[in-house]
Amino acid sequence: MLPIEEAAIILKLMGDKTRLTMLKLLEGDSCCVCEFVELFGMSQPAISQHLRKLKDVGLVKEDKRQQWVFYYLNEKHELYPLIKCVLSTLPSQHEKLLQLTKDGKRIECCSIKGENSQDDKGTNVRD
Amino acid sequence: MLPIEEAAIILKLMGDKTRLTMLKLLEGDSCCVCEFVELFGMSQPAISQHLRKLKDVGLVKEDKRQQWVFYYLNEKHELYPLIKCVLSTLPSQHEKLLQLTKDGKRIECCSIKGENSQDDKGTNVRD
DNA sequence: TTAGTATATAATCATTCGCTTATATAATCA
DNA sequence: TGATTATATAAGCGAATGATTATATACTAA
Repeated sequence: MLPIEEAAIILKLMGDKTRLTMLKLLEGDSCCVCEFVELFGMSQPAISQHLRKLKDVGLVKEDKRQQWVFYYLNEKHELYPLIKCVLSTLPSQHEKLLQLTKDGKRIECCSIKGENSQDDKGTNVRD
Repeated sequence: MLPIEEAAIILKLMGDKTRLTMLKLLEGDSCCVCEFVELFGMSQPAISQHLRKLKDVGLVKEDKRQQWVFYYLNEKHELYPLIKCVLSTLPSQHEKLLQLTKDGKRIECCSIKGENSQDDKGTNVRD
C-alpha cells in the first residue's frame, strides 16, 4: 500500500475523540480496559471495540496481567513518528488519571516486567 | 469545544486518502478543482465535496480567478502546527503535478496577487 | 446572445461507523 | 465448586460517509 494510504488509515483511526484521548493517555502510561471504561463513562464493549481497532493496525499492544488486559503504545509502529508528532500537539490528559487515582479506581498490577507481588492484589491503586 | 475534540475533527478529515493527498499537494502550491479532477480520476462533484469539507473546517481557503477556483492551505488555521507536522511525515506528491504539467493539463492563471495578463488565457500551463 | 467550461449543490444509495444489548470466555475469590 | 470480575465478540441499528447522477450557477468565448 502507498505510504499516504497507510497514513490516512492511521489518521482516520485517530480522528475519533475517544480513541485520540486514549492514545494521548497511553503516551504517558499503560491503561487497562476497566480504567478506560471508568474514564470515558462508556460501556465496556464500546471501549473494547475502540481498543480492538487500535490494536488491529498496530497502534497499541496488549499485556495480560492477572485478570486485567493493559494496553500500551506501540513505539515500534512503522508510522510512530507520525503518531508521536500528532500526540505532541495535544494537551496532556494526565489529570484524568490523577483523578482516577484519587477516586481509588486506578488498577495496580504488580506483574510488570515479569515481577509478581503475591500480597498486593485486588483493588490496589497506582500513581 | 475541547482542543482534543477539535484535533479529532481535523484528523478525521485528514484520514481520507483523497483529502490527505490534496492537502499534501497544497503544501507546495495552490490547485484548482479541475486539476484535482484530473489528478484523482474522480468525478467533479466528488472533488468539490471533499474540498467543501476541508474549507468548512478552515483547512483550506479558496481564491476565485477567472473561471477557476484555486484552493490553498490556510496557514493561519488554529491547528496549523498539527496539520504541518502531519504533512511533513508524508512523501512528496509533487511528481503528480509535474506529470500534469507534462500532459498539458496544468492550469495557468495569471491573476495571482492581483496581476492580470490579458493575452495569456485559456489552456495554459504552469510549472 | 448562445455554447462551452468550471464549479457547486441536491438527491440518492451502498458502505462504514460507533454504539447498544446479549452472550461467551477466562481469571479470581469465597 | 460456584459467584464475581474483566474482557471479547456477535448481532443489530441509526447516523455518518463517500461516491454517483442530475441539475443549477457563473464565467468565457464565439
